[in-house]
Parts: sequence; structure tokens; C-alpha cells
Amino acid sequence: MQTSSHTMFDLLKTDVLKHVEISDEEFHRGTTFFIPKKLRRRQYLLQAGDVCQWVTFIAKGCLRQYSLDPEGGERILRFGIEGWWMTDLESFRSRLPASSNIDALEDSELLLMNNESLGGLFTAGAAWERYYRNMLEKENQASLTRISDLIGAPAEERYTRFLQMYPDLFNRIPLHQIASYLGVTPQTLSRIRKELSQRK
Amino acid sequence: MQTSSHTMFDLLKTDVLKHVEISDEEFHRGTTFFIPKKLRRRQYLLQAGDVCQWVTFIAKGCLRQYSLDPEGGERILRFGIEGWWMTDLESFRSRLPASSNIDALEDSELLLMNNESLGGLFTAGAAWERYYRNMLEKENQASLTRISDLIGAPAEERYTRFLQMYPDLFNRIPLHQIASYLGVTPQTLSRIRKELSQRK
DNA sequence: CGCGGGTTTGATGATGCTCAAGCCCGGTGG
DNA sequence: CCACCGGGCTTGAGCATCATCAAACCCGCG
Repeated sequence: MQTSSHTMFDLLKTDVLKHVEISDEEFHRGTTFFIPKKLRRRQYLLQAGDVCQWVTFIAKGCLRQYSLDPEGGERILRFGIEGWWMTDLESFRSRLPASSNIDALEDSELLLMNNESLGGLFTAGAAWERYYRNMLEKENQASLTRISDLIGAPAEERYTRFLQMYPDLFNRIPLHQIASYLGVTPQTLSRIRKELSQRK
Repeated sequence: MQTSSHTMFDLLKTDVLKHVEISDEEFHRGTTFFIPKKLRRRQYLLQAGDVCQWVTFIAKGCLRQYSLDPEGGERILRFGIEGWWMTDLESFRSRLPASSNIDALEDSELLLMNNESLGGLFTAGAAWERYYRNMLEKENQASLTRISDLIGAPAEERYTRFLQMYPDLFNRIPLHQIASYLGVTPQTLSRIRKELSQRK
């Protein structure tokens, strides 16, 4: 069997097992619905205006999803690294043009699933369906805690919480992108960092 | 004259039909899993620290979900009115104590579903399962657009977008609650309103 | 009538943005 | 090999937005 796609599915398996009980056989039946794909740094997985065709599992690398504000500035909706999922759900389900973009911050290896294969996956076993629902619920939860922070916490606290929550991310993602994610300008984040390092 | 529980299911049916195709019979089979309940204004459906037992459909009235910041201030995560769903998903699925509160802003009529009944509902027909997944996906989408606003849009724009998005809500919900939802103080929202009315 | 919650208004100050310049560093071409 | 360029990060000064503190107001209700 192929080497690279084999390791890609290993990570998926780890993640699936974290959330549901599944037999080797049911897992294997499901894997046939995924389409492996490599994406180069700066390449798009989705451009706003196109219909989102994929729900993707990230086996390696780093993606970001962002939308543009009226002045053309980027608003980073979320990051994704190994073991996470990424898609524009609304467009994927409605078949309408997406309002967000998804591109790669690093060379990445992905496991894609289109609408059909997703349906197929669900017929491959109830565990897969539960796993998918689980994933949706986790995304939901992540969004809510982020909203809570954006509503109530000042920028510095949002940053420290980001560091705690995603310790792997901060040395892989350029500062100005993290700033956008946190809802501050790069200048402000730079000052926050300085402040924190001096205080410690 | 109809019994109140009958009209409660009518609204549910409207909403289900908006999202999936379902036969009268399959719909009816599903309804048996819901537990009708009335909630008085200011009563809790969920208190932080308890495990969230319910996923609830709002047949009438208005709920809010909120968490407390370190100083004890309320951060309103979301509102829900007739035709919407409300729960603390994380607690509901994990069986761990909830970090959020849910209470009623008006006397409300609800259709509750616990973990067991939800499983039952899914066995009652694939349409129900699709409907539930749909609901999760919509919540997700709503969270993302809200995050995008909180990141990039100034308070006044967030308010006008709130008005467009939820025109029914603004005359039912006290100003200071909307302020919390938008991530500003009541004073600021009051000034924004004044500003807007003078400008028009 | 007076009390209390919610809203408004004002004054002041902190937080974070804008504009602008300088720095660091890796990449390119002379 | 170095000079130059450009992108990303830092730093500074002035300014806008929004929070805080405080007081007044409005109105439904006991």
C-alpha cells in the first residue's frame, strides 16, 4: 500500500478513536470515501464566490479560513492544523457561493470529502456519522468560547488565552495573522507581546 | 380550540419542513420523543455547574444563554425565540457541568429532548437526523458571521447588522441585554441608538 | 407617593487604531 | 559579495472609540 496516504489515515484514525468506538473494519470502509490531496503554501482550497465542494480533514500542514471586510481587509475566522477539519459549511450544504476563503499557510496534506462521499461515509457505519456530528458540535463549542472572549475579554487576555488554547500555533503562524484572528491590529499585538515579555 | 401542545408541534413542523422532506407519519413518530414544558420569565432551564440535560426547541417565548466573566458580569452568548433551538451542547454531550446558564426572558413554551429521546428521534427516521444536523450547521454558521463582526466591525455596525438579522428581537429584549450580546456597555449602545435616530 | 430597575446623559480616561517611520532579515540581481 | 528591495515586525505620536464613574431621569408597581 502507499506510504504517504497510509500515514494520513493514521492521524484520522487517532482522531476518530478519540471520539467514538469503531471497528478496524468499519474504519477502513469509511476511508475509501476520502480523497487525498496536497496543497502548496498560499494555494486556495476555496475562493469566495465559488461553491465549497469539500469538507476536509487536515493530515498535515496548516490552513486558514477568512472573509474580507468592506475595505478589503482580511478577517481570519479560524485556523486549522493536523487533526482538525476545515470547510465553509454554509456553502458546502447550500450549494451557494461561499463568502469565505480557505488557503494554506504551509504545504499541507488533506483528506477531502465531497457531498456524495459524505453521504457514502454515513452509510459506511453509524460510528462515522456520530464522529461527524461530534466534529460539528466541537466546532460549535469552540465558536462560542471565542465569542465569549471577543465580547468580554480585553485584547491581552484574548492573546494569552489563545496561547494556552493553541500552544502549537503561535510559532507557526505569522503575527499579523494571529492579530486578525484576535480582532486587533498587528501593531497592537506587537505591543501586547512586548508588554508580556517585559512583565515576566 | 387546540390544546397548547398541538400548536407547539405545528411550529416545529413548519421548521422541519423548511429544512428536510418528511412524511406526516415520520414527523408524528418523531414528536413522541419531545417533552413539552413551560418556563416562566426569569426561570432557569440550565444553571452553570449543572449538567445540561436538554436540547430544546422553543415553541413560544424567548430564552438567553450566557456565561459569567471573572468579575461576575454576564456575557450573552445567544438569544433564542420561537422556532429556534437552545442548549449547552458541550455539557449535553460530555455529561460534564455546564459553564453557561440558560434562562427565560419571557414566559416560554418549550419542547425538550434528553439524551435518550434524541437517540430515539434519530431512529424514528433519517429525516429527523438530517434535520438535527442541519440545525447544528446553521448554529455554526451564525457563530462564524458573528465572530467576523466582532473581529472587524465597529459597535455601531454590529448593532445595525443585529437589527437586520433579528428584526423581531430588538423590541422584545431589553437594551442592556442586547448591549452584552454586542460586546458593548449599555451606555454605549444607548448613545449609538441616539446617534442613529438623529442621523435618520 | 416613593422605590427600583432600566435607560439616558455627561465628564474623564483607558484601550486600541491610524499614520508614519525605522528595523530586521531573507532573497535577488548587479 | 554586497547593495538593494520588500515583507513582516517594531516603535512612536496623535486620535477615535468605547469603558468607567456618576448623576439624573423615566416609568411601572407596591
